[in-house]
Amino acid sequence: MVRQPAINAQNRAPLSIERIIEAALQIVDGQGLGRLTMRRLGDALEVEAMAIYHHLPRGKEQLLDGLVAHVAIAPAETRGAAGWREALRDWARGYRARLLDHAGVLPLLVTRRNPAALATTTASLQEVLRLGAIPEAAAAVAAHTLLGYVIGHAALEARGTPDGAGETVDWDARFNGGLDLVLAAINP
Amino acid sequence: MVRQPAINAQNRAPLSIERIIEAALQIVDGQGLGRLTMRRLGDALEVEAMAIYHHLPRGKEQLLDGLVAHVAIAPAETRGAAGWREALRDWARGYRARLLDHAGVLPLLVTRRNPAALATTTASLQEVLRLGAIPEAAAAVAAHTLLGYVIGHAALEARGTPDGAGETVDWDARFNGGLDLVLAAINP
DNA sequence: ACCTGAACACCGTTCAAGT
DNA sequence: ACCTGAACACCGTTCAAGT
Repeated sequence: MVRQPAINAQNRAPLSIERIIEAALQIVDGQGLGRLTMRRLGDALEVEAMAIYHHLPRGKEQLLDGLVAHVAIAPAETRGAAGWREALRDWARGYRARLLDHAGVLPLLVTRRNPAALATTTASLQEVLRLGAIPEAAAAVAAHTLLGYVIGHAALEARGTPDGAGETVDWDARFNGGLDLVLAAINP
Repeated sequence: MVRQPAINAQNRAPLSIERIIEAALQIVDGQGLGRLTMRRLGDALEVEAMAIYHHLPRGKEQLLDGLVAHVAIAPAETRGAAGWREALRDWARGYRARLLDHAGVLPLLVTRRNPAALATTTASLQEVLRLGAIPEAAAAVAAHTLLGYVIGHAALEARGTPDGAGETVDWDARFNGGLDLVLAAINP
């Protein structure tokens, strides 16, 4: 009979990058970015803080990069010019939802951390637009416009920036309204 | 003969909120947000760090609020429907320039800090649009769309997010291109 | 009123040591 | 290989004390 992988002496699963990122995200979502410390993260994982460095040699920097990569999602590919506008609309809504679910990560996305995550997203957006028969140069502008709008609007929402009049805002409607404006402005 | 206000014993100007914010901004611009500490700020002002608390009782929180307020600017008012599009274009370019000049403050703008600063901006944008004969509801959407775009795009630029192809990007042209898209989509 | 000095409860990270 | 413990050089902030 084969030996079980065996819960170890302390009766807990071994550490892994996935478990670390997951626990970190839970702290950020629940308590805010400011309360994410290596010591607290260690506590959550029932481990000394220094054990984390064995899995993330670049330390907290690498941890934060991992959080950013975790929220980034790329648009689904579309065949040809048919439904590119709908595809981008779906992607934008999904990306916004993810950003708002993990609003604590937003400031990291805006900081210099992990440029690769956003570069991949931009490239995917551009590809969808190119397949949708948007000329190269226009596609580049449109990709950055759309990504900029989604990130910027999510930031405004996360802050709960009120209206001038002080009335409550229907953020869903406002986001979708702006999204329509931006998408309508993109034309082959 | 009247006594001079008199450089004091240590031969330095007295502390003031303005001087503190100014020195803080210089540290952020020159060395990054991460290196702005109360102790370093004290050094720059040739004062013990604890002296700062006498002028900013809420401490570092208040200091960061001050930095955000310092970069925020509102659009100039326009009389009637005549040149609202140009007014908004000018404002957007100016706001972007200011954000890029103080890119280190951008993550603070995106965090929950100092909601008042952005609320004022949104209200001003909405006012310009209303005077430009844009109906109330459409003006609200357009204001957030425009502000979201400017902040989001500035964030992308500050990170230097490259294109998919890895080529270099003409950020000025890209920003202005996207701005034209957004402004063209706003109609009475 | 304005600033200082010492102290407190934290940080991230290194490094030698344990198993 | 994986984790621990002690240590180092920092943080923000409080509080009593100086002038």
